Amino acid sequence: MTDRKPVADFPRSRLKDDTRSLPIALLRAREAVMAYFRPHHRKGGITEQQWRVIRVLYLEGEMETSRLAERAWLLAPSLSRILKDLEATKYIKRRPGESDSRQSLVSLSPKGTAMVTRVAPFLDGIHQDIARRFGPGRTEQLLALLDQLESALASGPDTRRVVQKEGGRTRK
Amino acid sequence: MTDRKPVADFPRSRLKDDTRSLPIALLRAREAVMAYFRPHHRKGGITEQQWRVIRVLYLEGEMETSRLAERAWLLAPSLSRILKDLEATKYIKRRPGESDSRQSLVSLSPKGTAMVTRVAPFLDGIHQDIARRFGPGRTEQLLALLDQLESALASGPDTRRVVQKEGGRTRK
DNA sequence: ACCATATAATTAACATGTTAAGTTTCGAAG
DNA sequence: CTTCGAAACTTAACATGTTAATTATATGGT
Repeated sequence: MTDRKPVADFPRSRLKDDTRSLPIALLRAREAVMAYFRPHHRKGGITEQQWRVIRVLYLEGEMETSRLAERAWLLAPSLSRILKDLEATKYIKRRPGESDSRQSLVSLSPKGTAMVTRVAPFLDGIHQDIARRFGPGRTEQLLALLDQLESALASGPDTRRVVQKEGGRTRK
Repeated sequence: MTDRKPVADFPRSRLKDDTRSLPIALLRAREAVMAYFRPHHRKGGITEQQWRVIRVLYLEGEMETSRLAERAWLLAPSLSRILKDLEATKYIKRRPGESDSRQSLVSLSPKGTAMVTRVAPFLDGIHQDIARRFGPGRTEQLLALLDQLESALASGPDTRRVVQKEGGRTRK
């Protein structure tokens, strides 16, 4: 791979184009999808990431910061800033951990719960709209492939990121 | 939506879980993929976005900023900052437009070209590694679905983002 | 030529991504 | 009880995402 053919025109042809590069293809696809959701998030006065946090708290109830970061797919520093804002706007409540005062337990406030029940139907509608445009079958197929891709790469070169630790968990 | 059934437990069951929400599924998949590429970008001393810019210039040669933003899937403000840095580090060159002095024409410097030919083989190897783990067939299938998804959503609610204008284009 | 409008690019302002460093608290070893 | 390393967060610092506002230049119409 250090010496190929002629010269001057190196691997140029081996560089993946936009439809064959996974990073770019996934970026484009997510961008296309988010174009549908973003306006509605803004209408609710929150960001996409703030919604991810609120959504997890609604689904699973009070939990500590580290677990919340995993569930919302956010890095700890980002979550730290987001929680500060969400607390200031009264969407969440915090209290110190009971057995471990290092951690802080986060939960949804009534205002936060109300926001979910108000916004969720719209988001569900958007998802249905997307599934209708793309086709329900292909949507399911895509979701399955994405899940399988993540599983296939899980044992990769550097698993320790959003999911910091975990030895051999079982989904929960 | 103001009065539903029982109470207290609203659409909770209708909120998509992590494997059925397209935004989250795409986020997770991209995160899993980028975990493989990120270390190599850092090794080259550039960011993922800077690589996207350099890659496009290598593939397509000199072009104006607005076109480069489309090609690299970056928003104009991000690209503006990135170009300032890449120019400072001598990876690119800039000159004013010939017929339109508002625009600035960007091209790869010899140092930038050298960087591509040095890094590209590694990135190609990573892509092959991923395809091997996930399976070549499923990889192709996934890439096809992602491309189809973007097409299906293209006529959506707000096409005017990265691709600012364009009325009825034909790919180019 | 003059002007209103549109366009190319940048700048501004704020939120998040990302890595590293710093703080406080636990827990185990001695 | 003291010390030391790990853990849970938080801060710091810099790059990018995101929307809005600015600046400079083009263009079409009068």
